Amino acid sequence: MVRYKKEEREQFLSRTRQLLLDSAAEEFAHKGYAEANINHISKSAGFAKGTIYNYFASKEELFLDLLVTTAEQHIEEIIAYVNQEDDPRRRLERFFEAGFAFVSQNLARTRVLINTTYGPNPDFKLQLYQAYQSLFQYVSRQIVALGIDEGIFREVEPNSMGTLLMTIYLGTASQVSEDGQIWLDPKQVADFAWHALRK
Amino acid sequence: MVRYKKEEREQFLSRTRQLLLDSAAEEFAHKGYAEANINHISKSAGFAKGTIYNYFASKEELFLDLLVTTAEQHIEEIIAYVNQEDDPRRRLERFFEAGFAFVSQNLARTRVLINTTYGPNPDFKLQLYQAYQSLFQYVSRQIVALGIDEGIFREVEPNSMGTLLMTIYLGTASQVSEDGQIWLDPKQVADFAWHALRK
Amino acid sequence: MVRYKKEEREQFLSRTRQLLLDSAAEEFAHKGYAEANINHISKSAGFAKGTIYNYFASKEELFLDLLVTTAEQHIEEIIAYVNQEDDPRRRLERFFEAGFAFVSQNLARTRVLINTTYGPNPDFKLQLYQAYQSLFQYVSRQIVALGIDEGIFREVEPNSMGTLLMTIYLGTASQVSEDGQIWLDPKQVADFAWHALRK
Amino acid sequence: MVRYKKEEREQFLSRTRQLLLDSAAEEFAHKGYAEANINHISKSAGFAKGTIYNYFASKEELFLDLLVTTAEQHIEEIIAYVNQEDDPRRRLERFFEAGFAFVSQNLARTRVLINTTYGPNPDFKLQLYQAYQSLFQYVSRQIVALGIDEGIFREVEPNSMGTLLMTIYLGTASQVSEDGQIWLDPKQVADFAWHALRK
DNA sequence: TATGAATGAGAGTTCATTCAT
DNA sequence: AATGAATGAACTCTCATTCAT
Repeated sequence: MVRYKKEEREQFLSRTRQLLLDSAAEEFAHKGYAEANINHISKSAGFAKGTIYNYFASKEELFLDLLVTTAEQHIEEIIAYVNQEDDPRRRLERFFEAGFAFVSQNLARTRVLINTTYGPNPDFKLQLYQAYQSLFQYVSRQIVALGIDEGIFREVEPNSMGTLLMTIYLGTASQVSEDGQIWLDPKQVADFAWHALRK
Repeated sequence: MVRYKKEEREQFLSRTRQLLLDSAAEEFAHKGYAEANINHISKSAGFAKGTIYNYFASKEELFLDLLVTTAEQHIEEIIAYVNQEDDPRRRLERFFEAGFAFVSQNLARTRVLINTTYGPNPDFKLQLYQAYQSLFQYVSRQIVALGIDEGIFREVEPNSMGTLLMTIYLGTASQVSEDGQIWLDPKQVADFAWHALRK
Repeated sequence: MVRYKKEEREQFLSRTRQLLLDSAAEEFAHKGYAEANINHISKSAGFAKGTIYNYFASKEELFLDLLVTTAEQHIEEIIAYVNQEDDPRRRLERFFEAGFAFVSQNLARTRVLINTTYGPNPDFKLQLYQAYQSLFQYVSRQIVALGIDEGIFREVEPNSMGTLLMTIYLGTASQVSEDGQIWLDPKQVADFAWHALRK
Repeated sequence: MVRYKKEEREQFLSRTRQLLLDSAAEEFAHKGYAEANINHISKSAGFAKGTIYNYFASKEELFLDLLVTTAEQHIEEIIAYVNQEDDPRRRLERFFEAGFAFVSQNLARTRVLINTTYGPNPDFKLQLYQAYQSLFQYVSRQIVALGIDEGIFREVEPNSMGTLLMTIYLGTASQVSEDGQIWLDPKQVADFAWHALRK
């Protein structure tokens, strides 16, 4: 999968900023936004409390930065991997494979994504909603609608099905143990989705 | 659906306690546990800030009380409604119908349930997990396994499918507008699930 | 010793008031004035929270009532017992005997007296100081000055010695175990005082 | 007496911490532990209310710190001064001299010590009891037992007499006016003790 | 007289943020 | 760029007191 992207990014971001974001991901994942402690994030990253404010204007900006950059990587990696296949059924499988792989490799960050998606803060939810529009449209068009066009999937409404697939992905991906093991298998979930969509 | 239960309960609970719980549901739903303001809950319910502590020992106890009683009603109403049918396919429909109806009628409370299910606090999650064991088992056995036994559903693993159905329910039920309208239709979702499970 | 006094008093005080004072003595003894809980006192006495305000205007009045009535009994019992002897040396012994006996029989109440004597509140201390003037003068005149007059004690300053004897009494009386046992023996302490004063 | 110790210590303690402890001593002395106001302590020391928590974890820790460091200095100064003499009678004098001097020079701090010694909180009392073990043993052995060994004092039980001397010290030392004047003279008290112990 | 629900001032404590060094 | 002392708003919780019943 697309590993090199991350290293590339780190060259542009200062190392300190990167360390702070990593620390922030852990803290936000375990405490949630409201109970996360900014000082603790800075300390965990190996800096004094004040340092974090040289990189982020506020707790909220730090959080949003984490949210958006994670979403970008997330989408990028999934789409890149799914795009390598043309067959809609294989694309369905790859969607869950790439998605689950991203979760396993970015535990803290994805916990933050999921907490926020289902959390109470409407501003944060809006940010995420906008960030994920491109993935949502990709799934609706390049997987569901494509399958219908090719006569493999039933004549369903692509947007509703896209929503459902995203929902299933997020719901199953959130059932993850501390060590990164996801309860369900991507094959299993993809198979479920395949039966739901097949003609 | 089982409406009378609620009124019955109110006769045993003091009116003040009930008002406080209603107020708490709104506050927790919109702010989340951490940012909910206990004094504000009491004031919204029409009492002074100290009053809430005559009924609940702490913010946490108030929250857990809300969580557990909501879960109990939730499960009770769904199972009662599903049980009126014997056919697995109809049960599947009724599961989503009853579930979505409960959400529409208990907007704040269900937002709290969902926030908590996908939230960062492991203690709260454990409480919910335990509370929902009975519904999970009902779905796995009295819907999925029943359908397999009757030769209507594919030979799937009932527990995994139970998990998936619960996931789909929670995920779709969380996509609700301020006025209680759920994005997707229960029929649509039930239909999706039916295709996924049918032989 | 003077036991009947207590019963007499109880006939004038309502039983409820007496129970509340007993409860208050325990609470104040173990928690101190500031951390004593008025509701808890009322409940311990077997009444609801509000009841205590039918008998005492405020926490402070309750406390002062307890303080003053205890001091009165305390002084009364000591003087009555010491007065039965004429010899200054025997009076010295009886002073400590009666004092220690009162402490053993009124553990909670004397703890309150001592806490308050050495405590930070100047108003309370003044109340006690005034209440104990008569005992202080009794000790200075009817024990110390008497001993000097009779040529048994050294030519000391009676007031200073009165202060010292009271100090020794309070200090030793405060060293008491939970079950009412005082560390030192009244004989021992009296003997010490006797040697300090003898010609 | 050993004055330089204090200045030395201040070099290791931050100035802020020292100011906070001084402020705390005043507040605890005048209000007692329970009614002392943490915010007020910080303000009195010239800081915002939150500042105190940069130096002490809680009100209790602040109090215990004050208690223990005061006890240490107290013991240190008394023993250092008494040790300069070998004669038991002179040691007795010096004990009260050094003790009264410490009280006069550390009014607030000693009020806290005495309040706590005779106060209701068993945890605080235990802390003090342990802190003063060394002084108690010093008095029992290096003053009382020494005097007996040298044939100057009566054949008394050293521990009981140690207790009595400490009691007298604390009791008389607590009778101090606002401006630091102690009611009794150390000579007077030492003379009293001397007569009580002499052969 | 007894009750206990309701009150609201006030306390200890947390922590995002600022800023002089 | 990094530090960490200082800040003060905001929060949860306690409890003496009131009062309608």
